[in-house]
Amino acid sequence: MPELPEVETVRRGLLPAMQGRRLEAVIARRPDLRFPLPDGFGQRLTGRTVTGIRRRAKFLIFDFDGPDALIAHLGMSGSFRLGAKPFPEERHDHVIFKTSGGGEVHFNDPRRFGFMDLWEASDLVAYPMLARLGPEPLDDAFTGAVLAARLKGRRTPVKAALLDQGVVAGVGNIYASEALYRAGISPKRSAHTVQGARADRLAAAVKAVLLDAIASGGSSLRDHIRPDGELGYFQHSFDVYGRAGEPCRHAGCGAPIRQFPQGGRSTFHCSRCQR
DNA sequence: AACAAGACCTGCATGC
DNA sequence: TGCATGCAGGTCTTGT
Repeated sequence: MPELPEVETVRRGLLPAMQGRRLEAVIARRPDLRFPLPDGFGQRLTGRTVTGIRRRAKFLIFDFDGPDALIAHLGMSGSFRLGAKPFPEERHDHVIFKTSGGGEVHFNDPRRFGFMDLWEASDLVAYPMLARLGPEPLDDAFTGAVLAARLKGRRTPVKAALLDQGVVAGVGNIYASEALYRAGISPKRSAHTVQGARADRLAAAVKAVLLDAIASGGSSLRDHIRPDGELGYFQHSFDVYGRAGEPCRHAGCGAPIRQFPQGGRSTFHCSRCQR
């Protein structure tokens, strides 16, 4: 899926099309995504005006002039597309939002690992999937010391720990590999050994790679497209992800990037530059 | 509590 | 051409 930078890109793309607009209709074309949609999903949103769209980790939170917030997750293959009526429905367009002013927003998700839910806006901290999340990596409060404390006592490889949303929220499979490369840390290193200066480097690398990716509109591999239909282009800036066999970009290295499975996911790294 | 593996889905590239 | 296999930006549940 979209990781944090892609979700942030989606948020920014949706904002101008939805904020301040009234939802004239919300149509669920099937009763479930990953989970069943909540009872009265369409009715509870219809007639509400979107007051804002927030992001927490990889979750989007839509606020309205009413008690419910809409929590949305893109899973692996979810995307939003904007259009003006008539806006043809495509295969896997599961939820359609019709907004005041004649616009439409379609949520498309072939694999249906994404979901939408409604929750009392004033009590979002109690929403289970949000309650479990660790620190937001782009917050100033996310420092090397905070990361080190969260990795303490963990015997799992640091790559796996970065994917744990309770350690740091929003990093996924691509940016975990990219951040470890930038920090010069082996993905195989036991998480609890990432302390002190190493943790400082990793926290800084996580922030930097996420910010660089956001600045590029995220990465478009298979499924991520921005709401306006444009593609992100950070995939052209990957140092390791998807570059198995290609040379390490570090001046004077040039060793082939290696790929190997970790916890069922592909990890990419330079075994010479990352220790 | 931490960790590994399995589960949920569809689409696409690959190889026979 | 058809079919089987493996893989894909995620996260929950289960079992050790």
